[in-house]
Amino acid sequence: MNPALSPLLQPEPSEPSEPSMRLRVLPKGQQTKQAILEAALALASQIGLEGLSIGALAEVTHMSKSGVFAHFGSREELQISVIREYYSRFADEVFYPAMQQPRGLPRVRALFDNWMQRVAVEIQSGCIFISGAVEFDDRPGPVRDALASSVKAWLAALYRAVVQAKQEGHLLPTADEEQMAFEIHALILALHYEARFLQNPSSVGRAHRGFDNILARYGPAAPA
Amino acid sequence: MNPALSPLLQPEPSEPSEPSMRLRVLPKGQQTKQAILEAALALASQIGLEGLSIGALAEVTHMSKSGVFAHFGSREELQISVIREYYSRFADEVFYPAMQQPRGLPRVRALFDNWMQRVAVEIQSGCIFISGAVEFDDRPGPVRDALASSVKAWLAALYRAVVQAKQEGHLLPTADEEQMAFEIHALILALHYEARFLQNPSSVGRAHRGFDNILARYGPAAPA
DNA sequence: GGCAAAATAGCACGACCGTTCTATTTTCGC
DNA sequence: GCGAAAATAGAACGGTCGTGCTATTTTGCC
Repeated sequence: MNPALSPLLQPEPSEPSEPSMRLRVLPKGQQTKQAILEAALALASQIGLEGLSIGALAEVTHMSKSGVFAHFGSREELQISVIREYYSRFADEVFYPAMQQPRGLPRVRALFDNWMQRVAVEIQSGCIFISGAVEFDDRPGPVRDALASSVKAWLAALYRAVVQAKQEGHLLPTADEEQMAFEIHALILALHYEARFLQNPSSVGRAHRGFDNILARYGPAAPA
Repeated sequence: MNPALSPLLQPEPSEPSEPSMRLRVLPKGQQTKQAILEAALALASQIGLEGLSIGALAEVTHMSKSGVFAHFGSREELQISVIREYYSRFADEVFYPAMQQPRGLPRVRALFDNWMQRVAVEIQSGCIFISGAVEFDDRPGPVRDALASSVKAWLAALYRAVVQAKQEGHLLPTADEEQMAFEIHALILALHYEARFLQNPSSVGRAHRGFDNILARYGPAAPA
């Protein structure tokens, strides 16, 4: 992840990665921990954070249950680590590339396109921000907190881009930025639902057209 | 459920309830089965269809595990029964009342309002059509089939109402009915996500405004 | 009111779960 | 390359799960 831009999106600092370790090759422990995390991410994406079991993880990584367990100390900590890793990759794939685009509408469009692109791929693997929301929506605790703060950080970044677009004069002065962000988020959720669960192949096109419709209403091409 | 209108929405006929039993008081077995189903519905709404355990259900209903189990024969059958029951209540609460409204825009509006109303209440209890979609989106089997056919039946009913609204001249001739239904569905999903998981109190208003925006684009008040 | 049938309880099984404890192996700085 | 420290394995525990089996209770028709 681009460290210079990191504070823009980071919900809370991850482990303070000692500068002295930065360039050193990872010790064996951290190395296998990363491998476990990789497998856990794939597993959680498919069957959910709740479905993540240490036994299944041990089998996939060819380790013993206790060997896997020792790296995280608890299942909850494993789930939180997965959320953090997912968040980091999401930022790398969706957020930071879009920041290369100029402020305003181009950046908003890039954020949406990258997001769409990712969810379209996740139709096969599943999105933890969506499945996790359902699994933990009435289960308070640190896992829910980590998930909610990640999602909120991302939605806030999207909101800021919309605000900037209005400031740049790319949107109507009457545009409600929060409303626009809500409607964009809605399209992504519908894409995930209809494509992944209902297996409706036209969902990707529907979501894209929905975004065009939103721009037509809030953007400069919109009528008075 | 209104039996005359039932085929409009029903995905497949439920048990063929012998006419001779219709007016008879339910035998003891069916009576407790209904009570179990009631508790199962509440439990599944809160913690999901996957979280539904026979042990917890037995505790809530003050019965033995095997007593509960005997009524359904398997956990899968219990889950399917819950889906059917949820679907039936959803139809009674959202679909049939809206059919009282005249064809066209009034009926579409009623469908959305009733749906919103229900989801707004479900912010506390959870919606099985949404949580179930996430739980079973890559888990084939009869439970997923029952869930998908229920959701599809409901979305098809919504779609038909939109088509009728266009036929009645309440929408622009250029209106894409499927697109409109997709965007309406998206708003409901966003409401559920942002209100239930993120606990954002403005979500209900956002969803309502989103619906107004959709009407402004597709409806007669929309500009050319 | 007795009696077959239905409904419910009680118990046990095997499977998987997260976690703990202790032993063994591997890493890695000196 | 020795030796402390880190990493991993192995076995076991208590718990919950769905399900099958057998007994016991309750229902409801004659």
